[in-house]
Amino acid sequence: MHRKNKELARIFEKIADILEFLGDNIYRVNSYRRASTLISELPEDIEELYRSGKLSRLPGIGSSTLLKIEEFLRTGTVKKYEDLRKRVPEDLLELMDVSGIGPKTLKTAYEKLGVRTKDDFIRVLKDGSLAKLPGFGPKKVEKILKGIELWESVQERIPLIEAYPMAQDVLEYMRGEESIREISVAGSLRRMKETIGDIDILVSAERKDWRKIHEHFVKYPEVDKILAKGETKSSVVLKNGRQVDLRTVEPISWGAALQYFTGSKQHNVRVRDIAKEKGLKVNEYGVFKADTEERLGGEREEEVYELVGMEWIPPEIRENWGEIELALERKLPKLVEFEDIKGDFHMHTNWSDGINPLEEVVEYAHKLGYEYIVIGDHSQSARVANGLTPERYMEQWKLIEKLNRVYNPKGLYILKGCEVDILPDGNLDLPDEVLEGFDFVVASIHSRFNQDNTLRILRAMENPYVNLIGHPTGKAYGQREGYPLDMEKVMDVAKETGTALEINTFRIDLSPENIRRCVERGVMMAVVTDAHSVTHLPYIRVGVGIARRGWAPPELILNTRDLKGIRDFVLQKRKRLAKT
DNA sequence: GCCGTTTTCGGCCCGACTGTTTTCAGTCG
Repeated sequence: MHRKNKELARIFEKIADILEFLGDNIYRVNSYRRASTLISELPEDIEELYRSGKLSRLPGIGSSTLLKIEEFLRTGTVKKYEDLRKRVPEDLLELMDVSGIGPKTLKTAYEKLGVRTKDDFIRVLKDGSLAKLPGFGPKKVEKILKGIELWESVQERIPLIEAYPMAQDVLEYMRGEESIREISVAGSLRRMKETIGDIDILVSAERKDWRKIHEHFVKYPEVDKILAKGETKSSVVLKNGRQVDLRTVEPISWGAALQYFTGSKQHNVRVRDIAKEKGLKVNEYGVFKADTEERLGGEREEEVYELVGMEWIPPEIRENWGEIELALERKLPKLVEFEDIKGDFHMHTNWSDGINPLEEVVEYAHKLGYEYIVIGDHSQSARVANGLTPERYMEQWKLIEKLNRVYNPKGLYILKGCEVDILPDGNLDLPDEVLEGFDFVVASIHSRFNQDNTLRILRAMENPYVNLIGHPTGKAYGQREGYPLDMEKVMDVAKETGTALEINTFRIDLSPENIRRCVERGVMMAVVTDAHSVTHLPYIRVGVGIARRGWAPPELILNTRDLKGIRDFVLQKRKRLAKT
């Protein structure tokens, strides 16, 4: 994200927290919060947007917010924020993130007990002085203490790639309970957000079976602590410290509940707003006429959207980023689907730093039903990754040719490929004569992560044999920030040269924001796993989810093409760049 | 603080749960 967007979003979020603490109008608080979310999710640099005058047209940015943005861009801060933060101790603002603690609780502790720091607060919880105040009691205090304990243990959000398999395991376990009619993940996981707070799971069943289902849920072997167990909702913490929530609804409410619990919040607020304009009421139980309460539907999610006059919206784009307007006009673009994917361009074997032999990787890819795969082991300069010399690649080609004789009749084509290093000067780690011998070439940067790498990538893309840039921004989610990069230039040159940019499943690079920019420009991309073990290969579903979050249509995802389409893509670039 | 062809004032999504109460406030999603 652009640095200024991030900073400004944080300032607005803090203003909202402080105003809430001070007991200001909750709708004013919410508008700051809305502005904060909006700015943090903007794909463009806020400064550019401001200069182009487009900023004031965004929903939720009014004259007052605009003035503050202007002030921030001019002076680097917002006076209102600087004034406000003097009025609330820093610690108390932080505590507002704890489940069970809200602004009212903190304000009471602040005014009645003189609480200024986190330690003060824990002390009044433990010595019973908070419990004595009207409106408080021992159970509330107990709950807050539990909340603080959990907050300290689960500070960070879960990366999508970690949350996804965890949720699959829980789903599989829950399917063992026969009374369950339907089951699905909901929340940010269903929306395939890059990081997940809690894992939300939704189940439909007859009301009489609900108790049984929750009993089954809390007995999941990975459960460490049970936070709550009820008829409609249970929460547990797993042994890995992650929280899972389960909710049960009646089958007649399945669609409405799924829509409701998938969010996002901003999306749902807009949907209900539109429902209200049409005299309807949408909640987690169904769609109703506002005046007579007559039930109109809600058993299927499609029904909910149909009744408010929209086409069904894929979960990955439910962020109020313009999808609702398009759904009303029934003009949503078709997004790439897992079923469209015909192969994977980036995977490693134990010839370099993967753990499986080439033969096993090929057999596994065949089982997944792929039409083609590119074996993409590291090149020689990646010494820690056991990179291949030209001689070893040629040895590998012989094995690939042998395997092709077995697998081609079964419908799988193994393409000779590599992940060639882009050297510090932008040259490639293998000479053109060797690169020419590959069917498909991925080029990536693995060194000098602190410098601006725009020129290195541009040079690599100008090579006629490079077809895909691996993890273009150098970001590894939750591990490493990307290197400085002029993304606009990279996208432009990718398009000019006929080079694709990688959507790397494990690193989430490109990000959904960058994917959307590529979509707007018509830049070709590819969803890959960068698998170092065959067990990573099925996670390409997560990569497809990321692509969908970036609104990617199948036409712009290279591996939706068949083998001939891939060969054409490679040939076209070679021809085009050879001439000039 | 934002928004608007029925409004420039008066609304702003709404239901569940919990713990505290005896009809409700605070918090959450």
